[in-house]
Amino acid sequence: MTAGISAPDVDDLTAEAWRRIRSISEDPGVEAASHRVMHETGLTGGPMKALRFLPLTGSLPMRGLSARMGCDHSYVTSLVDTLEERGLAHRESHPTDRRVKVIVLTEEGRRLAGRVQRAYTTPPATFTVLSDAEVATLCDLLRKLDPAGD
Amino acid sequence: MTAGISAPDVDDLTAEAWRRIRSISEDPGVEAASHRVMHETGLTGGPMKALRFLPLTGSLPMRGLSARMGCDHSYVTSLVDTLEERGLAHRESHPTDRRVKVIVLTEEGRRLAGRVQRAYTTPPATFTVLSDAEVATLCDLLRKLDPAGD
DNA sequence: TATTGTTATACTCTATAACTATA
DNA sequence: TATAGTTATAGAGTATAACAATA
Repeated sequence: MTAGISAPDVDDLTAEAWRRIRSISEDPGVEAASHRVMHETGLTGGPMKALRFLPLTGSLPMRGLSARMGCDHSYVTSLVDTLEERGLAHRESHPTDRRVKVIVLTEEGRRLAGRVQRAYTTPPATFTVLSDAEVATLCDLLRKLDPAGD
Repeated sequence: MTAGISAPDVDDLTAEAWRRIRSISEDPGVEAASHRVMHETGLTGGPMKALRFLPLTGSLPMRGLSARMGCDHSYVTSLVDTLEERGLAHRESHPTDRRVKVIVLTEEGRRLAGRVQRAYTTPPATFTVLSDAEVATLCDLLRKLDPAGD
């Protein structure tokens, strides 16, 4: 019976779940927060991206930043040049290996980087529609999908 | 009791769910499939992106493509130039409005665009770890998070 | 000899503005 | 006058290759 309308196939549901995961992950709020910082500071996308990957405390070698960003080290040179010109970071020489230069955020750089990094890690407001139990269930299912963690 | 270890806070779980959604959505398989096509054809990212948004059957005005891609129409001109040079698409004039040109994929363009579009819509293999019921639950929770659909 | 960072250079992505043809 | 597409141009992201200093 009810031959005309069939129950949703699991393949369809999987495709829908996948589409929604991609859709939700493109949170306009992240965009908006980044844009706000770019507008306030006049920074362009490259240096902004660097701010996302720089540690708020301590330091990181140039090489470490290119690894985190997944880009060439020559690009990091120009990125850190810009950050230094804006007074957001500076280079220091490595204490034991003099080939290495490490990047350290300034006070202002740390404030900005904090804002940018928070924009990327703060869940969108839409999550409040879920009950605590639903959040737990969702998290559990996502863990199964991505067992390696992160 | 058990004062030392506390149960995971719902905020922590929300943050974790958000992080995992972003992580899962960056499926390396999509990258890989796109890269394969780029390597085979020598196409760069711009024309590849156009292939993602072009209809496999029928046609689309230049203006429609810039709207779908969210880019300026002047950029579409150069993108479709490239597609035409490679024999993947051609322009036709609109039957009633002679200002408009529509884009039509060639046979080869359709094959390529199909591969690219499938790469973007096919769920990663990891989804097979979930039971049918789990997929349904996941989909249901994601619908709540993103009620507008897509 | 291998590695870190820099420089010079070039390619790709993409927008803005001015322009042409058509509505 | 408003709209579709094109052209010229420029800026921003990013890589490659050659190079200097250090290990």
